Amino acid sequence: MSISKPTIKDVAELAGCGIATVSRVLNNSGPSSLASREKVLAAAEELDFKFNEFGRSLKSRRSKTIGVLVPTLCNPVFADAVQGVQQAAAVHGYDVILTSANYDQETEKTAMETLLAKQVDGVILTVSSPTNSIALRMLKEKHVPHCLIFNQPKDADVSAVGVDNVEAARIVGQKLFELGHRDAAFVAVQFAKSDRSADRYRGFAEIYAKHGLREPELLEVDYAPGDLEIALVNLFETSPSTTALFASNDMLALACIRALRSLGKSVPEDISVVGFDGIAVADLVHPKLATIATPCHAMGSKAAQLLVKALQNNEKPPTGVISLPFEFRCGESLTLAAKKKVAGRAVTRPAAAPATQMQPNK
Amino acid sequence: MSISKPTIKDVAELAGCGIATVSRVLNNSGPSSLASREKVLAAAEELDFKFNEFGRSLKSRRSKTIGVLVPTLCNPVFADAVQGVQQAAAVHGYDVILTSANYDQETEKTAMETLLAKQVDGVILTVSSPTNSIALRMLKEKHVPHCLIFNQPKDADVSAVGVDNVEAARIVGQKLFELGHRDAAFVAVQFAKSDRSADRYRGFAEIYAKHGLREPELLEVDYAPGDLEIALVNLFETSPSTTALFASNDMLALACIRALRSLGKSVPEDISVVGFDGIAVADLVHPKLATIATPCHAMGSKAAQLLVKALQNNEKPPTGVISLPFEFRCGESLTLAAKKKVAGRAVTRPAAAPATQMQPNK
DNA sequence: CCCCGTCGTGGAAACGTTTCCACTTTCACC
DNA sequence: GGTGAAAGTGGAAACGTTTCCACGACGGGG
Repeated sequence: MSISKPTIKDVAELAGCGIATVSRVLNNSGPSSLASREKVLAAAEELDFKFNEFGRSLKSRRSKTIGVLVPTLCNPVFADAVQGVQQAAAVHGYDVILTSANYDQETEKTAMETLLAKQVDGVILTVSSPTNSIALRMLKEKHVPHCLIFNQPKDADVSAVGVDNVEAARIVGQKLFELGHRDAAFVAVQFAKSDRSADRYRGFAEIYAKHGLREPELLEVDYAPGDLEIALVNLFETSPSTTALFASNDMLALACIRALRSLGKSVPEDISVVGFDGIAVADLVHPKLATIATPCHAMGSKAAQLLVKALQNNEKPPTGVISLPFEFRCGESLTLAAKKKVAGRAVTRPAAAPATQMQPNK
Repeated sequence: MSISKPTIKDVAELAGCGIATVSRVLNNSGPSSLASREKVLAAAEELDFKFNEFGRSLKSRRSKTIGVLVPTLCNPVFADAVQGVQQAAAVHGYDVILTSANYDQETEKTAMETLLAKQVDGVILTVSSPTNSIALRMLKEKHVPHCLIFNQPKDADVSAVGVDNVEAARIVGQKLFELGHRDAAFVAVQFAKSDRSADRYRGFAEIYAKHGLREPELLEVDYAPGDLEIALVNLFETSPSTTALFASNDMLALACIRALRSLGKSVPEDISVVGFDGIAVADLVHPKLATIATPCHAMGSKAAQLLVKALQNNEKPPTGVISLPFEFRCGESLTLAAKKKVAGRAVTRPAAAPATQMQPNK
């Protein structure tokens, strides 16, 4: 319990050799005799020697740390992904510095400045809009290796891991179509601030267009309490034939179900609701939420693996978007479109496909 | 866009002065004339100079980084707290290195080793069991300032921020008692691995003992699918008069509601269910979950503030447990105990107290 | 007019590491 | 028994910063 920690010098002294030898032995980074090897290891053990990472990083110019920037940890989707990054990084001896930007461009910028000041070796991030993100531009300018998650950037010169939001939304659209939903609406929060929402709406609308149907209504709502109810009332006034809602994420989908109930409509008897993300709680509620289950955790760990491998080879992660498999999970909140409103009861209820398991991360 | 970043030396050269002067000016850490002050600032601006944190930390022996260790980010409770830590830390110029231990003692240890190797200035953590946590002991031995969150350690020589789990559970117990629930059970996952669960059971049982009632049944369940159903079936066989369940956290409470439904019992008509934590989704589901709303975010930021202040004064955070206010949120999942089972329908339904708002973090 | 604070300044040492380089030592081989 | 290569070694420089200290200039009071 010395007042200050032992340094490589102390080890050298105790082992009776030079510090260079100690460094070589402890790092396996050069020739060393069996004799000195043993002495050094014994000395290090006895002193409980640990490298000082500052000295190390200062000399080697790498921090063994990767920065993470996400909009928020309150959305379980990002929390899962961060956990994935952290675990995958730990396996390779990398640490994670965490920042969050709360969907705010300015905060994104200052957070990135912090990360860069800490000399992170690379960054994994989700931004509001890849095309005009300041944070992303900073990374490019400073030539810091990075990998996007969740975002699916349009320009192909950046590395990214995500799911194909457009395709996923197409599948939702197709399912709804097959179940007879001819009039559907898309509900989103902060539509303007999320490229994912936009992609999802696009894929969804595409299917409806393909079948010659009217473009789904777009409901952009606020977090303000009551806002959702008002939007839904408006919707049912302008489009009373609406039989399905597609929400841009699961939390919002749950909020929709609650709002519908307060308007005297029940799910799925009167209206079907589909979410997006596949958060854990979606399977616990009643009715079970129909949703697109995305591999958030795997997204994080995959991105971390890509980044770490690139760092070890002293290069950039491979450019281009990697799309991970997702899965349509048919919950109880989705059913056949009610043909006609018969006394507020559902007409038929198809045998719901059993909720399939997510495939394990690999 | 030079190949390597400008150093303090480059700034000194451009400004025509020594590096000591540059350091003094940029850190406001010593006398300097107006003239040199201006020249240095101009030079730093022109070169877009940023301090190298490694050199800085190596010399000053502080990293301006705090380590965080939590069981998992998948539980929104911890995600919120981590977010709180991160935001509060950022305000004071501190960064956060994140690790998670997955409720595993061994992982806890290695995670702590990583944090210590990175020379974090302090640590904020939640451990499985404060009394025999290796990680916690390491912190004490190495004299690294730290602050627990969520945990409520029995020994008073450690700093901690949390809620009074025992008292909160007493309140739940009292509410249940007042609503006529004479036979209740406590449901927990990994009871042995969480001191919080134990505290909650203790407070709950205490109230029942006080009223001369039988000690609530303790159901310890697994995450394995189906396990909860089996446990509940057993419960209703041994204690058919059970009218209420108190779950050790909200996710589990939701799982209970679902399991009960699959057993043909409805909530709250047949059985009342109360959770713990107050996660956001608890308010969205039907029935709204009765729960203890805890200020997770505030817990994180409060701990961060304590720790940062202590670090700045070069001392340890104040020992003792700080208990933050919590709140009983009376959701729809809790109602009067059914007097007798009359045709599977509830007897009465009291006007549910409106779900009160959480007071904002302060 | 000299002395002595005060102020601003820059050289240099230190923080703990990696790594280059030059120096032994060893040993196989002719 | 010389020669050469190969293997092991430690001194020392460098990484970028903070900070101690010594030095010169400058001014006010005796």
